[in-house]
Amino acid sequence: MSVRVRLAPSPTGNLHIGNARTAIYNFLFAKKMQGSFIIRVEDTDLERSTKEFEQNQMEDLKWLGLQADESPANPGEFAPYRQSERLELYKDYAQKLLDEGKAFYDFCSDEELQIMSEKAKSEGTSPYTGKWKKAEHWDEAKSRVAAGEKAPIRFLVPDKAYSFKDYVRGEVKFPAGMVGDFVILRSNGMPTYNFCNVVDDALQKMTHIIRGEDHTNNTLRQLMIYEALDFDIPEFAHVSLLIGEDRQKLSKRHGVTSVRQYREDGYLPEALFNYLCLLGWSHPEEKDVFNWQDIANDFSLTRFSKSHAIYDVEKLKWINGQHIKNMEAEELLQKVRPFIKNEFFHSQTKEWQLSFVSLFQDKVQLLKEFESKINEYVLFESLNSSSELDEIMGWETTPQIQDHVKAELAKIDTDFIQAEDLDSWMNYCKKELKIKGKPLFMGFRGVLTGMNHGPDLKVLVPLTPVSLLKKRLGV
RNA sequence: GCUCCCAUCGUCUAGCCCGGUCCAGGACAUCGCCUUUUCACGGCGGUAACAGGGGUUCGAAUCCCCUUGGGAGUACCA
Repeated sequence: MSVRVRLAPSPTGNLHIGNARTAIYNFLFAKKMQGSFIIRVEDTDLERSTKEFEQNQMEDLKWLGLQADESPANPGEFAPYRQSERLELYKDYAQKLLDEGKAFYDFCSDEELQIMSEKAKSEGTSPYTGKWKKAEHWDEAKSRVAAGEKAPIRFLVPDKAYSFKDYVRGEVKFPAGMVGDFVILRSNGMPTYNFCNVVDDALQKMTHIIRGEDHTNNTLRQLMIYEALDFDIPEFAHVSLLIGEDRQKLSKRHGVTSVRQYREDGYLPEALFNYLCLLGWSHPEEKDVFNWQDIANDFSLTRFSKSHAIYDVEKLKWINGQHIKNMEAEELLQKVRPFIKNEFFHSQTKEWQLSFVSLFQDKVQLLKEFESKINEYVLFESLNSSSELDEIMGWETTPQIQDHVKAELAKIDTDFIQAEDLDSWMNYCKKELKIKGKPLFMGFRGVLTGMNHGPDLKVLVPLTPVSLLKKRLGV
């Protein structure tokens, strides 16, 4: 039987990095096992779900490289892949449970429910103790429903202990009597998570459920449903959660938590993928910079960390920098272009752009940093006086360099100089003016850029328009 | 409260299942040095952890128990 795993996102917000991480694990496991990765949209919460969020999440998933084998946009054998389009199915199964005496209509009022729940908490009794769970009231309930009254359907929880084997936790046991009869079909006809999730996973033949640890307790309820409906129980892997620096659940105040934001901030999808993958899972050889193709074969459900991981952007940035550094200049340029607004940059030749991008390729961690480098190192027309510049200008050799550069610059009538031009100017200063070493190099840097640091002059200066060089030197 | 889960450097983690090879290894961050006549990249090195207490054992980060701390769930949300 081939492996089938799924991501079941709720379109109630943008794709969260925590969900992206479980998506990554599912995806990787599918690749490793040569199985299928499925996306099923769980939009049964009418209040909060929107098409726009669904669209956004699908785009972000795609951006991350998590191509689904089956999804709403690419339906397979078990369509539809959106729960709001599968409502009849849930009704049928709820009816089946009703018919078999495994579920019942509940007519308790909110007040009654409230009292029960408080009593349950203080006295440790079963959470639902309403009279409707008793078979003697079922006929009455059915006729009220037949007469048009609305009521939720609750699952009649068996009084027994459950347990399951989890890939990351080992054997997990739940004692009897800990959950009350929970709602499976709301009075508005919509199914609840624990119910439709099981129905779909079973009908869509999922073999492994890889999800967040926040679902471990739900597994108890789901196990009951699997059993009641006589479905095959899949294998489970409950992955630890991501938390913030203050060890609280990751939320907005911990900074950026949506994939979309990282995308807009100039992170590479493969870097986010790489980092998220490493939060809670480790490569057998402890590799830490990779693309999914590199490690899919090494992926397994047995190398998950059991404890929570604190999300730390510093390492993400470093990994992003590594991926930028390892990229072909051509490809990098394609990725960088959308992050640059500067018109000057876009009006340059491709050679110029390639040269510029390569010059900063190993100095940058985020795509958007390239933009600021243009103004910082290329597009300025006057040399700001600073202590660093003053020091260089104070050397007795510097004015000589300055005079020579001015004279040479005056002869140039092209838009840019060539690296060879700079070479010959330097050679002149070296041979004729006997300037060498630090005064030579730093002198040129100071005179041409006004700085005592920066990228390789022989690339930088040819990238700078001659008109600007002239203005800086007052030619 | 009740149920489930977790606990190695500041952070991500290896090691734990199958005790000795671990006075605990790697990575990020940090500090220092080298390299680059600058900056960055890179290289080398330093600081830095087995939550606490009991067992078991010749021997425990590894096995057992307790304590403490943390997380999750406890909805007609998912």
